[in-house]
Amino acid sequence: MSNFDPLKLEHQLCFPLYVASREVIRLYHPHLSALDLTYTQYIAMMALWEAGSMSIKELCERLYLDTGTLTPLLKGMEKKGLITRKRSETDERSVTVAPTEAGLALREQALAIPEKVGSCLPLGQEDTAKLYSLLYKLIGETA
Amino acid sequence: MSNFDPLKLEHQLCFPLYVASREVIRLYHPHLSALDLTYTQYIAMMALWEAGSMSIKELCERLYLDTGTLTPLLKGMEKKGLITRKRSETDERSVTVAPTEAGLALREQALAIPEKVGSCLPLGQEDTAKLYSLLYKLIGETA
DNA sequence: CCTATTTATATCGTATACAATATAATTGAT
DNA sequence: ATCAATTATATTGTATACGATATAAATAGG
Repeated sequence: MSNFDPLKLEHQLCFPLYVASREVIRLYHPHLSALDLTYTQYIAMMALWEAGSMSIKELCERLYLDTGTLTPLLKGMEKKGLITRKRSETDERSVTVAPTEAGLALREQALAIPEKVGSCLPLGQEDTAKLYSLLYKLIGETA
Repeated sequence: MSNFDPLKLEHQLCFPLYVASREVIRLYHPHLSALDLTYTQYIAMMALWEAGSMSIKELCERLYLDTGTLTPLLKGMEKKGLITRKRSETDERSVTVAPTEAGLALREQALAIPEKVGSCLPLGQEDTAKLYSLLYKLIGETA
């Protein structure tokens, strides 16, 4: 292995991870733009559809994003009528976000997306399960 | 499975892929900022260290990025003295980029990075190999 | 030879990411 | 109770991503 090159792109996990992430997200774009959603708005809505409502801090933790990303994103989503933002009455520092009726209605149309995208992926059930497992192992320890 | 929720974040591969990608890249930041490199500059340098020189088009293909991303990045790297940009003499449309002496010298310092980052990852050799394999399977078919 | 098409970059507009800093509200220790 | 730390958001500045469009050079037909 005297000529092994540690700096080859293929020898660092970051590179295929980064590429795969962007390529898979790209598969969502046509379906999401049909709903006038960006990818980040989509994952924010997924978190809110599931939880009903949560503070911005909780949403940051759920999505592994920070307020510098989420604050403007959520303001835009409020302007589009997808969510409401409300200062907590018990703690004025905290802002609670929740889907509006329109935001909830959008879920029905989004329901078909995972299946459509999933069928484009070249991984079988076993590979997919293994990939999830490895990714969560990675996330769990580095986050 | 009547209450299986396809819109749960954990049920779509895009989400852990996206998070893992950002988390792993984040591990590089302290090492890269010590070399005054951003992550994207780093992978561009890796491609150039390996190939010596290539056209912007080839670099786009190698990194899975487009000219909207690379053109300004490469101009910045030229300004920092890491690379040269030169119009091809045989085809005036094409621009060839190549590391400068300083860019080549930086490789020596970068050599230690993969090992430093790799040792922070919670995956053993077998898991890592499996993850590479799955990611390239994904990239190969969707790209 | 000349023009329609293709190709390689460049530019523009929009949307993230995220570190660093600012600010206002809350908590904690004395 | 009071002021210093802590906490939850917001803001600012820098750096990508990438679709869409623009532009100049090269190529393909006729």
